[in-house]
Amino acid sequence: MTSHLLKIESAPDLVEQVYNSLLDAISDGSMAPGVRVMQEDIAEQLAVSRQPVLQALRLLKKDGFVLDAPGRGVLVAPLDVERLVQIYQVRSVLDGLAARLAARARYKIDAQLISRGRAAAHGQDIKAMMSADGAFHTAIYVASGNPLIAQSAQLHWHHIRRAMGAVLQVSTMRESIWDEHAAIAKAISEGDEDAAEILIGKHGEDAGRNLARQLSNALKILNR
Amino acid sequence: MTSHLLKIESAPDLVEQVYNSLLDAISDGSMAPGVRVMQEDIAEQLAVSRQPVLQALRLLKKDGFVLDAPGRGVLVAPLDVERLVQIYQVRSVLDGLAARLAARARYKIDAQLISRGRAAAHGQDIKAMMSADGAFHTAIYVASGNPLIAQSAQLHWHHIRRAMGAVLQVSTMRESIWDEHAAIAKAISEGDEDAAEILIGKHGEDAGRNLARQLSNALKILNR
DNA sequence: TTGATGTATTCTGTATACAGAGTTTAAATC
DNA sequence: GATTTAAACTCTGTATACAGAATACATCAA
Repeated sequence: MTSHLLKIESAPDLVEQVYNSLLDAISDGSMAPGVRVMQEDIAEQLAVSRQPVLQALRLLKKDGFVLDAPGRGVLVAPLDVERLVQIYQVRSVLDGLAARLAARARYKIDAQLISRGRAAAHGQDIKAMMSADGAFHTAIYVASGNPLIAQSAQLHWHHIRRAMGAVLQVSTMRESIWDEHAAIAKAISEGDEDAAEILIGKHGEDAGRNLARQLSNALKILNR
Repeated sequence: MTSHLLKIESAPDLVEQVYNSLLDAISDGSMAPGVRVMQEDIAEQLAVSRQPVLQALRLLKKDGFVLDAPGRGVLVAPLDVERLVQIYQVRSVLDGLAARLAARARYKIDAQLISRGRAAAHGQDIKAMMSADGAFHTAIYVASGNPLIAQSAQLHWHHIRRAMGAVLQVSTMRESIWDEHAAIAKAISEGDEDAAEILIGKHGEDAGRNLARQLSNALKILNR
């Protein structure tokens, strides 16, 4: 009688939906940095009351996606090169930890992840490139067995996505990153913890430096 | 006519107060792991409405201090050795990053921090020991110039405090840690990034291993 | 015209009210 | 007595209502 039914996933409540909706809008730039966010506007657009919006905004504030503007509610956090650098610093060491733990488990990363990534890098679809990149890194987080890493990385990802959107052309998505990815995957599968950590650390630092430089330029042009 | 008035600090709203209040109670063990948390109870005890409580609980959920108990609200997160290990893993690499950045700036850690720490370690006042330890590490976070590190560390600290409270005797607070602290401070002041990172990494891993072992024992006894 | 002061508006944060989902208790049937 | 069914209760999440604070606007004086 016991047929294997999939556990029904707890219905996402309104706060969560509003949170995700706002996070997406902020990440993809459709809610521009610096603009004021008014609860009533959001509530009306999403056809909910102000209550879930208020709560979602508080969560976003904790994540650094919106900022307190005392006396006038909150704003979408302005793009900030310094902050982006800080995010990449943290992301790099967490990636390093994840790679080390994955290497300890001699995790075999699905080769398709890399071949698909190379294919995407050849194309023109930026979203596909970012998605492939994300899939590779996420695989390592999962392999690390430490969910705290993935949780932080998830947030970093959105911050980074926002910066990438602002610079438009994304040289971070150059094809060579998939050679680096392949090298990292190899080190992990061979259980070479030190190599895995060092390789992915450099990989992240390079990407961070590049993006920070591009964002810095983009902001200079905007403020001219 | 302009007498120097201190800028009035933005009034902490009720959500924040409830959050801090609950976080303290959970961290110091007065809200025991596993017990169910009811909004109305909390609201009544703190003499506020359910609204700020609801929001504070959501923030605590995000931090992992309370867990969803579908159908019956939330529980205080049970103590979990595996999770503690994960926290220490993340904490260690973040400490490493902070130490490296501090070393890069050749930051001179106040020598009093260490002498006061040694004094506390000689005494019997556990709170003073933890406070001195916290002050030392916080100094490094601040010196790193990366506020994201301090932010994460702040949360880790509460999780760790909870575990320490559960094991009662805290051998982590052994006097030798201040020798390690002194060595770390020296490496930082000399700008030796590698040494600083490695020393503080080991320092954290040792502490984590110890605490995890003690917690594991404590839980075994409890569940007997 | 410029500056200051008072008023109106707007927006937030908190409290209360309401509706739905789940759990426990009680009753009824086998 | 055990098991199923139904009803009452409990607790959460959302909506509405209310009060306070800050800003913007308008009015008035110099």
